[in-house]
Amino acid sequence: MADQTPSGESLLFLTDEQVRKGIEAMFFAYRGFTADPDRILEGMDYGRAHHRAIHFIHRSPGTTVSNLLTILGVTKQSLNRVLRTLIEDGLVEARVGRRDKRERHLFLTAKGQELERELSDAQRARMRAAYRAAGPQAVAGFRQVLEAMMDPELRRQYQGLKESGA
Amino acid sequence: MADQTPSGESLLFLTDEQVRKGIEAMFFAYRGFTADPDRILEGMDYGRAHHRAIHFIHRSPGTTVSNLLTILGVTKQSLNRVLRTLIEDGLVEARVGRRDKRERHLFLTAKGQELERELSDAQRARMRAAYRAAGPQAVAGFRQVLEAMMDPELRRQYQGLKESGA
DNA sequence: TTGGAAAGTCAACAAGGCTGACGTAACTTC
DNA sequence: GAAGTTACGTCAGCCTTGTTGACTTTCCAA
Repeated sequence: MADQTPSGESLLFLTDEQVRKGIEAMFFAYRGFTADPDRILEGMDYGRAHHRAIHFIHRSPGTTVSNLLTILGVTKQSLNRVLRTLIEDGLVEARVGRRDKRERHLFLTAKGQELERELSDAQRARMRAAYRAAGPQAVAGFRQVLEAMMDPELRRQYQGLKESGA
Repeated sequence: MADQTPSGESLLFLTDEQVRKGIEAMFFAYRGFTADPDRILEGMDYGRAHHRAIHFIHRSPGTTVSNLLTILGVTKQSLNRVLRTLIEDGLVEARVGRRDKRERHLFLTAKGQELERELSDAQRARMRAAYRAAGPQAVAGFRQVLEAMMDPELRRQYQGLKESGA
């Protein structure tokens, strides 16, 4: 007996096999997604964690350490290790807060912006190529599914970034 | 002066901001993607690496160690550490090859299939919810963009899995 | 003035990557 | 049949990036 649903074959995309393929697509695509920055960073003393910090400081200049902590979802000890090397190496500047002097506001230096450029140029080139290959409709769908996959709190943070960025 | 391209606003999805948002969407979505299995595995002595091995052994039963090595993109030392514990704990069985006795063919035991179920049920539930929320067209676009993001060799491997799975 | 939040630091540890070197069994080739 | 290659396993050591716990300093606010 075929499983006849009201909406017919429009639910075929929900079969276990289809969903499994989606899972595998995420796995392989994420490897590609990180490959270019990883290549650039290897050899430098930096890794993916440094890239993430640089990305979000670039995205929200003046953000505080605890903001960054929330966005990245790591412990402050872990972030601090990364941040310390970036500050020592002169890629990031931490300015003491004017209103609340406990806070450190983070900015990329010229040198930091240079590395950010290099990293995001590589990553954007790949994304851009994928977008171009797939077309606008596919891109809209891509974003919709990704948003739906996020945890609610992360989605809120993501959308917060969207607003400030638009 | 507005940048007027022949195809007009259909290229808006290629702006730097749009591409950056896609990058951030990948970052946050991947966190959600791995969150459920991670939660299940914490406490057990296993991690994400074990999950990946289990997934692909389930997907291609009888696969060899070197096949798995290629798919996962790690060193044999790294994979071996994971595989050893899975075999010791009776989740995976390694059968000596019949034609080539140097090869080990990997299978999930009943116990291994049980854990695979548990892990993939959780992950599939999230994917399924995301798919349902976004709709069939969005899912098609999602898959198209992800495929386009992969490295060519990885895309070939992914598509190989697709065929054997369909 | 006292409590608590924000930030930083030290120490110890674990997962999971990596390289290099070596061993063994089995297959392949000369 | 000897020599070389392949598949796999393993030992040892290293790195990055995450974790917890304990503690200090600084500062705001009740």
